[in-house]
Amino acid sequence: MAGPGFINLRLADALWHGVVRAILTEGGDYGRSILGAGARVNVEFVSANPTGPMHVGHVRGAVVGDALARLLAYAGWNVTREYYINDGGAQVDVLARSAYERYREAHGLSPEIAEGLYPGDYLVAVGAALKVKYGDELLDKEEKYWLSEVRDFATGMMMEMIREDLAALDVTMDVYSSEKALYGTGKIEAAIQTLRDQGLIYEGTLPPPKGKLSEDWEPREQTLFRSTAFGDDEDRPVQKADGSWTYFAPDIAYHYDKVQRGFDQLIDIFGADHGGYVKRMKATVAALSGGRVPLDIKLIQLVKLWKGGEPFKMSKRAGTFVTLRDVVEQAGADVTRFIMLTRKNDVALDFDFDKVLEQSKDNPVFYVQYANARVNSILRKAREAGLSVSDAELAAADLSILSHEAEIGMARKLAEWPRLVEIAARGNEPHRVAFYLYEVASDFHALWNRGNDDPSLRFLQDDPAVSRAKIALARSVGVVICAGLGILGVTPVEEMR
RNA sequence: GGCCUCGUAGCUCAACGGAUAGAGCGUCCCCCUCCUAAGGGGAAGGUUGCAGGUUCAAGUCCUGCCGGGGUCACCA
Repeated sequence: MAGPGFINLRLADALWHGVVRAILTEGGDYGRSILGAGARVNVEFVSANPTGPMHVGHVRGAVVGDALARLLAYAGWNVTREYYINDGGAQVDVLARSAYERYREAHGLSPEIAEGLYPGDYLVAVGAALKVKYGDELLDKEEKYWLSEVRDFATGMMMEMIREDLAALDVTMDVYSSEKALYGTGKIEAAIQTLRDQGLIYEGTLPPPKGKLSEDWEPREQTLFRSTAFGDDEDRPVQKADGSWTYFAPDIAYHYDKVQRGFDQLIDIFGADHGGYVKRMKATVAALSGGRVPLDIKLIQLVKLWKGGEPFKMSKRAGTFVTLRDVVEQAGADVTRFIMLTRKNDVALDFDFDKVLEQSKDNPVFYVQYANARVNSILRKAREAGLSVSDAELAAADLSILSHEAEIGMARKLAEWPRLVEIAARGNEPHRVAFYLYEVASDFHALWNRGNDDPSLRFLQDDPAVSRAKIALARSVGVVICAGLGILGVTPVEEMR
């Protein structure tokens, strides 16, 4: 006994040999779980406004959401990745007006980019495309004649661009849901009615904000959702004083839609600046699903960019606005994805353009990739020496040769993989996979170097039977690293060059 | 001011309510006729912001403070 409640046992080495054999036999399926039992989960992420290219702030959410989706799929869930297009609000009208100016510009007129319009030159192409489609038909017309068409056209092009941005990060959505499509179909009314039937909708006036004096605040009677019944701090308006919907109303309808589509579980990935919406969204889903569907909301903290040892300041005006494309072009999708997962989602993350490209142990991406490259190096050398090392042959090797504590320790580490997958999936925490891979790589590098002092620990030996056993261990490290990188959406490299 | 979130080694961060809280960087010492040293070993470094509480057991859960960040009807 080693203290209350603990019994120390030493497990036979054969157990750990069995782990190595299982990895070689199951390959990339080792660690796959049925924890999710096929439950349908919807992961909504990115959902950037369709008014411009994705910027660096969206990258982390995109990576975390996609890696979480991959993780849950690996752990037995039936996953749907979804993007909610905010194409129903005032910001897409602004987009339309901005694009219209570029359309005029395409006709040789000087654009009037008024204060509040989007100045980005990515809209020049939209203007040109509008000219191709409409010729001079829309020129010198009042806004009411073109606003709707230009809006649809421009948001379409923006979404096209966003899809390409996501593709550059190797992120693919299963479903794109449109906010605009909720209007005029009665879906918002139906969702609100469902709440009304439960007595959760009423006409009332909210108390003024406490503490902080706000100049233009005045009491207004609005239609409110009694979200306080589900733990929110205040009831929330769904209709403005003039009777139109607030932004919150389509959000309610959208989540109702997800519930009605039969998902067993919902996950929303928001920027940390949307932390204030967590309680009301949870209240919404609780009310609309009768408590059946859990909603987990992950808040993604800021990414701080660094370059040349100092913070990289972004400014739209100075043209130092960093887009997703900028990041991917400079760092590569694999490096970007890995680094974005080296922190818990709710902690700020530093992204140093110089450091992430460094090929040294200071760079976790490199460190993990290098471990896998070393595994492949061993396999390559073995084949060159005429040793056949297919997984089947390695699995059939006499693994009892692996008896050194360093080798057993390595196998023990690999044995943690299936459990780690389940812990990470249960908590919706894909970052755990990145940390685990780092640990596996660390153990492997250490084992590799033990061969410097103790030649019996090298993977390639004179006796083919001994070699196969040791290579089996190395190969199983490679299998787990590749499986893990697959969950992170990072391509394993065979060689570091 | 309310709410959310974070606070762990000098720095950046891990740790499903379980044992002696772990890595990396930095500092100091050491290891290549050897599968990629692009790596590794060792030393030093802690009252887990503070104070209570729950528990057989708390960095983790609860309450209150302190500090950083975010957010606060009628914009999305």
